[in-house]
Amino acid sequence: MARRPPTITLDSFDLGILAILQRDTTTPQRVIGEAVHLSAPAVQRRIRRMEEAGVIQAHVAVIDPALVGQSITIFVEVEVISETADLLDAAKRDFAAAPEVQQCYYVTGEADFVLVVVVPSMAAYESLTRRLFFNNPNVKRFRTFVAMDRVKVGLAVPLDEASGGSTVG
Amino acid sequence: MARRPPTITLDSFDLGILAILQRDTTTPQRVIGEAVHLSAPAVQRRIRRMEEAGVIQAHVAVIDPALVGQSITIFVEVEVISETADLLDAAKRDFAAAPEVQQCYYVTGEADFVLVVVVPSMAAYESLTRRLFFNNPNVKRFRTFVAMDRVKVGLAVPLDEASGGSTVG
DNA sequence: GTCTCGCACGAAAGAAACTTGCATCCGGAA
DNA sequence: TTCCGGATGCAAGTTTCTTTCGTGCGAGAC
Repeated sequence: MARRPPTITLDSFDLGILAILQRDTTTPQRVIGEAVHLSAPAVQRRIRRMEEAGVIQAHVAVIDPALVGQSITIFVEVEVISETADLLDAAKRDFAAAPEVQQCYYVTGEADFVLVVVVPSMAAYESLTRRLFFNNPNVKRFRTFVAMDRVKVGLAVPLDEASGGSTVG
Repeated sequence: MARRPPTITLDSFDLGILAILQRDTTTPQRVIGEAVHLSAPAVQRRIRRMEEAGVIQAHVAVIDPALVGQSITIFVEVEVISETADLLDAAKRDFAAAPEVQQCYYVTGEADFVLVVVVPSMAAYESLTRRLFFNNPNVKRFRTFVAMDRVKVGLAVPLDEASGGSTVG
């Protein structure tokens, strides 16, 4: 299941392709080819190679949460009591398993975890906090930040020239 | 540019389609149709309708930041001095304009903004803080959380039955 | 210097998917 | 009951994706 991705080198062609794909996957390979000065089959081969290397992790549709009834986005900083490997792994699994938890990062600093949570109502969030935090004896405290404005949302990675030419994987 | 999306109603077919698409856009409409018990053209028409309604905002490729040289993910809580509408808008524009800022939310609570930043190095982050925070007289203070583990990353929205049957848009 | 090998390319053919047109069916209103 | 709007499935048409094949370029061996 977790096969090691092969090591590959990304050139400026690959970066150009990635820049387009991380904005819009529906762009035809022919159009991408014109943009980066390559033929469609060449584009297709490079995309496949980057998929196999794990550079492209997935092709997904971005859904507006508000339009499917999930209108509240919340940030949560979680502080744990013990940072034992076992307990951390358990916490990671719990957080990651919750569908309401859109993103979860283990961080340094004044908090141990940062979560991005999407819920339909504050009642649902209250329920989630009970399930994930109050029921977890290893959670010391957590702080809630309710999003009033999703100023910028995405997973786009900055693709500057520094990324090119280097071997990764 | 900002046309109002038409109001539509999502049923369980639409939710089933969305659930698949927000995991993998490459799934053929024929396969989606089999999964939700609909023909391929019906699936295609529903997808188009949801795109036009703004429910589906984009089709994007997810890129592994580490494999394109952007190996550091950082959370930043930003506190501003004045919450004047003008100053807030200015801050939003500045933050959103930076390619390193992957996500930016305006929030309630002890902070005013929460950012997700992706950079190739701590030096780059230091440079970014100077540009975005120290140079901005309205930024009171900011706190940094460096991600050690991206436990869960994505934009997937929980699609429970509660979302169905309701008119949105 | 020359040869050979490996790798990536472009062009073209073939396969698959997407898109559209059309007749039908279902449910609500007159 | 009748009519009408909306959504469906099938089938044809179009575009895109995928594969195959021959060519060209550069690195390394001789």
